[in-house]
Amino acid sequence: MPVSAPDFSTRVLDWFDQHGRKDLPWQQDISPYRVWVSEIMLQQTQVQTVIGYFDQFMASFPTVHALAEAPQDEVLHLWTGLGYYARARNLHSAARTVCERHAGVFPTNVDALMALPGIGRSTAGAIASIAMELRAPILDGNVKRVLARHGAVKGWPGKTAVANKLWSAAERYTPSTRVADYTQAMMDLGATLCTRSKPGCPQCPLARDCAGLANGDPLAYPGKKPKKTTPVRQTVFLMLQNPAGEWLLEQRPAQGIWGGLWCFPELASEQDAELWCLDELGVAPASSLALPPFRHTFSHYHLDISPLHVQLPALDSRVMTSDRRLWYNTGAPAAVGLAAPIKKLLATLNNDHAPGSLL
DNA sequence: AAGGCGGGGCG
DNA sequence: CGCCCAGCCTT
Repeated sequence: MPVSAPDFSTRVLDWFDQHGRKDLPWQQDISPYRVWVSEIMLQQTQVQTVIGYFDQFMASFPTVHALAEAPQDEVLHLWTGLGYYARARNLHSAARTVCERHAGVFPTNVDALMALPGIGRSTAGAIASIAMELRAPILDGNVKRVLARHGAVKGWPGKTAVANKLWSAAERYTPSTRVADYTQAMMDLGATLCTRSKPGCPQCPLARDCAGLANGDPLAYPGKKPKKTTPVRQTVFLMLQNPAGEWLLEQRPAQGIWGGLWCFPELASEQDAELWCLDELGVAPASSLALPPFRHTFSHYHLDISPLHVQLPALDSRVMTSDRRLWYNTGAPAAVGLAAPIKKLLATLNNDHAPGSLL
């Protein structure tokens, strides 16, 4: 039984009027800039976590101009802990493009929005619909789930054929009036009712014609990603501390993991530590202590990290002339981005700072 | 410990 | 196009 598009969106909008969220920070003073920043953050993080980051980000960079003019380190600093740091770099780069090529005004069509780095079809649709009331569909993870269940669309949405079906459903049901509310409603529906594990089908405005529910197993949609085994890699974090108690950090290359973030120097094995110090700093370690290894997991591999805490003697100041190195003082931290395990290690060692004991 | 997430980049 | 990459949080 096909569903008429107006009926679908009417039910969704009625549900939104009664149960949708309307008090989120990015739903106030709506602008393309604010919607854009929130959408990029929400791509990877749940609403509750994003709220704090969003408020801080907006306080630091209230306008796209402020963001465009900020140093990249400051942007990454405010992104620390959110992950997917390429998005922060893309955000920064897109802000500069908007200011330099569009006079600080966001383009008002999906294709031009998609030309900005970090904005794909779904994010472009969200900005266009929520901030500009343009009839543009979105297909984020929440909406995918709602539409896959409602239409009983089989298969993993990572497959082009499956994604195409979902996009065409998204396109079909998107109304031409109240499109901002509709977009927000679909995301809310997926986030609060049509959830991954315990959907509230009895309360759902779409239950009456939900094919996935009718099939008896709404949890079967959307199809799961085929999984593969994740490899394990090893690394040594060289935690070098000078007599003042500061830590030596190096900025990582722009590409690859933790791009642009600041990290402890890495070694292939603990044996190389003394050699590294001699080669790179021209001094021998005063003392060194291996800390308990721990595992950091990425989407596609595990990284087993062995921290090696090394006390250094006083150093020649010429050692720190590189602008990709700094002494990090946990008491007065520099405004730079830190990868999560680095932040965790520094916090741990700071807490266990009882003199004489390191663990 | 495993699964989910939106977009970029490469072959 | 199909595949891989990235980092954190929830389950």
